[in-house]
Amino acid sequence: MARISDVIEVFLKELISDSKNRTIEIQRNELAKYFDCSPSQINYVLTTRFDYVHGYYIESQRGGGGYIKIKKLTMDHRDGIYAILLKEIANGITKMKGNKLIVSLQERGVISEREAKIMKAAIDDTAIISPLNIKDEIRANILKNMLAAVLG
Amino acid sequence: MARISDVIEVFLKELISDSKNRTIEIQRNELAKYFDCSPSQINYVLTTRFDYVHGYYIESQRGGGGYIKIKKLTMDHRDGIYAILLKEIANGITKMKGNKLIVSLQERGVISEREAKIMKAAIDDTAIISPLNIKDEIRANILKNMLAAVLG
DNA sequence: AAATAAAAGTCAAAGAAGGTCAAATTATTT
DNA sequence: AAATAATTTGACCTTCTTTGACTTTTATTT
Repeated sequence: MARISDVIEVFLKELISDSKNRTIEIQRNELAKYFDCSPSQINYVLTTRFDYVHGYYIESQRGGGGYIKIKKLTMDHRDGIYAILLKEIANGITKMKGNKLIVSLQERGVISEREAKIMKAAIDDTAIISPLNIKDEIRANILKNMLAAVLG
Repeated sequence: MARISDVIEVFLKELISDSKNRTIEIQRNELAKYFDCSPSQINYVLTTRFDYVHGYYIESQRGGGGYIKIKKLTMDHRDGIYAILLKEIANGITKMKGNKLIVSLQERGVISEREAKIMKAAIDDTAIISPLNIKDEIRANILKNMLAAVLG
């Protein structure tokens, strides 16, 4: 049941939304002790849920008095995201990657939940019946077209 | 002799009708163990009886703490539209017809302007690179998938 | 300045799910 | 009875999470 990673994710997001400046500072080992998990688990959560694509920025310092600072990017940090996404999609993208990308846009509030649903449905494997080798290419085209419709 | 697939189908449908939100979350291996069948049997039941044509929507997650979520689509007042769409789109639809359909849905207030834009972008010819003869079929699939996502 | 302590980072292996596909079997139609 | 369709099974695949040993960086003591 409930993955510890998800619990930590929710915890951090709550901290952030309660904070001034959408920025928090944590200590990795403290947090790990609090959730009774290994310290590297914290890194796992950060890299899978708080990276740039998800709309967060991270800064850290080692050594005594070290910390990890997590900052939630706002919309004005968003310009450029479109170009980055296009590059990421390039000439082909798997369904998994595409889905993650869509979720990250939703999390940033760029698209609504319904819009995310529509996009996911559009790039689903069941829809794109074609030889495997060009499936990802078609998916990439569809995704790029949809993004252009909303962001472009 | 009751087919195990039918038994599982009934079981799941009961769970759903007992649930809040017409949504349930199961674990594939648990369920398979419970019915003493192979895990892939569960997938078989899902793909043959719980796809969007049957009015269901499925979401899943692998890895530790993984699950399968089954949601029954609500078709309330849009019920008629849903049926018409399935029949009208059927196994193939041209870009022209698809666009008209989308516009009419927008006019009826079933989807927003942005959603219409996204959908049109998804079924555009520039996205679907494939032999002409199956182009309309792929387009139909994409469109059906998207509509099912919205009606859910 | 060197040694020590106190952080955080990395990476790979193990574990925990769910997914796919095709062969074998069983039911249903013709 | 033969042909076709639906179901069952199992071997193998992919994704995601957890854990832990080892590394690197920085601050504090000696």
